[in-house]
Amino acid sequence: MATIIDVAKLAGVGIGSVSRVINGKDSVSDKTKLKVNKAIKALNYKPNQSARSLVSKKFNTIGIWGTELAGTFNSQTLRVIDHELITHEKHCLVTNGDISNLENPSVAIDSVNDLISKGCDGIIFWGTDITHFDIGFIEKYFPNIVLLNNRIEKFDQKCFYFNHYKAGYIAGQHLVDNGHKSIACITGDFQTEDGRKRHEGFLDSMKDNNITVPSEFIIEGDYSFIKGQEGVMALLKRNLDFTALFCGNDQSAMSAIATLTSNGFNVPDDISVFGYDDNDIAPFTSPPLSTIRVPFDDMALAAVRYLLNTCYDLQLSVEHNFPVELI
Amino acid sequence: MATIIDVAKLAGVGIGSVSRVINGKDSVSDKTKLKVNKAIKALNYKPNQSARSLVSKKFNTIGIWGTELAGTFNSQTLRVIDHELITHEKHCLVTNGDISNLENPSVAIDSVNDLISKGCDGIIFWGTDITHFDIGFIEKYFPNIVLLNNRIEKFDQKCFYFNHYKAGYIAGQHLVDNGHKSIACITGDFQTEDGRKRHEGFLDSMKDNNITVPSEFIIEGDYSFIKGQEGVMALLKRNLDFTALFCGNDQSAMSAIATLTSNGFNVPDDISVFGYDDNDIAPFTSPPLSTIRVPFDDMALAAVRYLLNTCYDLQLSVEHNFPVELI
DNA sequence: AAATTGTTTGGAAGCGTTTCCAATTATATA
DNA sequence: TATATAATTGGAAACGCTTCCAAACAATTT
Repeated sequence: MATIIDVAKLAGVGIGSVSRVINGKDSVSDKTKLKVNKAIKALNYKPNQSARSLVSKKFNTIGIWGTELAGTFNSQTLRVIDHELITHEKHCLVTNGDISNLENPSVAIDSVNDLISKGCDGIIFWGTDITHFDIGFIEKYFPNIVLLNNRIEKFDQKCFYFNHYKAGYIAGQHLVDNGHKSIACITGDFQTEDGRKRHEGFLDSMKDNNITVPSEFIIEGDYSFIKGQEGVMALLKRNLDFTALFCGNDQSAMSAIATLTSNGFNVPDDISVFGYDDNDIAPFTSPPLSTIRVPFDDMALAAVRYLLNTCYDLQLSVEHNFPVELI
Repeated sequence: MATIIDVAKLAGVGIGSVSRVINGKDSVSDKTKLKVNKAIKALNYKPNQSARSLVSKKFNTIGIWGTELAGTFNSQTLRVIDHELITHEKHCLVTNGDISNLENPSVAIDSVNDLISKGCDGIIFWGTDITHFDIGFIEKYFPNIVLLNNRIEKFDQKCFYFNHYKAGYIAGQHLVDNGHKSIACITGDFQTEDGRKRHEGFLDSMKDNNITVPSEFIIEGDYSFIKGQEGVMALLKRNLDFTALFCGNDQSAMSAIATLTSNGFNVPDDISVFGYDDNDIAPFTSPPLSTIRVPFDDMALAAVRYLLNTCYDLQLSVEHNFPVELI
């Protein structure tokens, strides 16, 4: 591999000039610029990133920490992030932050430290699996962070989240507006904040419409296909009368529809099913799913741009408001 | 940030000893080992990876290049890869290899070079979007590569692929065994090799059973939800008589089922639908989808292990055979 | 006790950059 | 033309590590 010295020699200039040409800052005469670029081409020279990082303390890399990487739609979001990074000639270091052994509280911090020491200029924390305490701890010595689909009041500027409470409320209101009075739920995962929030919003919309939702109408879910199926089976077993089913996400909604259909119900004539997320599955269930669009991609884009701005002194426009939309 | 010099000073030893303790090779007396570890803890010392890489020319990072990152199940596979890397204290650098402007053939190579110069010890090429020519070119100066779900005879050892031909054949045979004589197709993407292969296998199974599949029974698909829908609409419009539908993947199968149902057909009584991939959706369509299990996770694990072995002199066991299985 | 062998140690050199400063060259002004 | 100012340049120093080598020390043999 050719080094900067080889380039300097071939071009007949000093290494400083080569460096200046590569980095495009400080003034260089057109003549040297030409000579250097020619030499770079001739030697197929690529700057050694380790050496660069060692002295500049910049890595041109953004880390993504998350336990939600595996999911139906998250890979699309990852793609959005990566694409934006590539646009600005940055890279994307991913780690799943596998916190399977939660009894050991330092595991999350350890994996983040790993990410940092490997060389990130900033980190996107994706999802709510990291504790507020850990975030607070990390932010102290590594402030270039951003939270995606998570909110911590203290770091509001660094958070890119969706108003799940409002969305849940709107979904409930929509069902009521369509004449439903008896509504069952297969909720999101109450372990996650957004799962709790959307359910809260939904319940409040019911309350405001003077509709009570008995607890046996509510099945706590976990966003999985299987829970949609199990949830419906449980509801049917209880022999309840409901005309609508509000699901915590589109995946459970999809399998709920399938299970209802298999059991002789007509969706939506007998029972309406309402989803959440606006997955790419949503338009292709039968019937097409009514759902709440959660603009994950927009949120991710804003988050990564915010981070690019803070890490590399850019001035990209950053959206902080993500409206609720019914599909 | 504390450096190795700080640690050496605090421990009262030379920097060489600290380095030896950190890397666990060469002999160090227990006494110094103890002193050094104590100092490391006290200073919360983390070795600077850039400096390490600069001298050792190892990055402890594996790059993943692919255009298939966005997909329903690929994120799960990514998780598998990342998990294996973490187990061996390696990292995972991802790039989407966006080859949107294919008219410029160097784009793929450019993005790979980017990945290399950023610092990878090896690269996983995911999918068939990279040309054989490009792979050949890259392999010459960067031999630590592995191909996932792709096959190039020349590099057979480095390829981790599935026998899509055989799988297509088995799927066809299965349908015939179940009494189907008139079978329609919404194929996979013929742009991709595996899409072509599985269709080939399917057609050959038909031929061996003396069944002809007229061309109007075949719709070229692209793995998308929307194509499943459009494909079914097209088939219905043609007013064909078929009792089974073989789809190029589970996503198009799913939306095909939904579209058939919406149009008054009973699946599977009127028409059987057969998928491909064994997505996590598959068990939750109505009825549960018959499909071919493609062991992406196993393949990915084998691929990453092979790469770990070659990059870091490990001896992990590596599977090269991935059987076809009907679900 | 001396000589031999083996183990452990400290620290200089070098990895390939960027940054800084002093030196040189070019340009503008008097 | 001489002088002041600005633009450009080369290369030493530094970044934090690993590796190597010679030196120091320990254990064993004679």
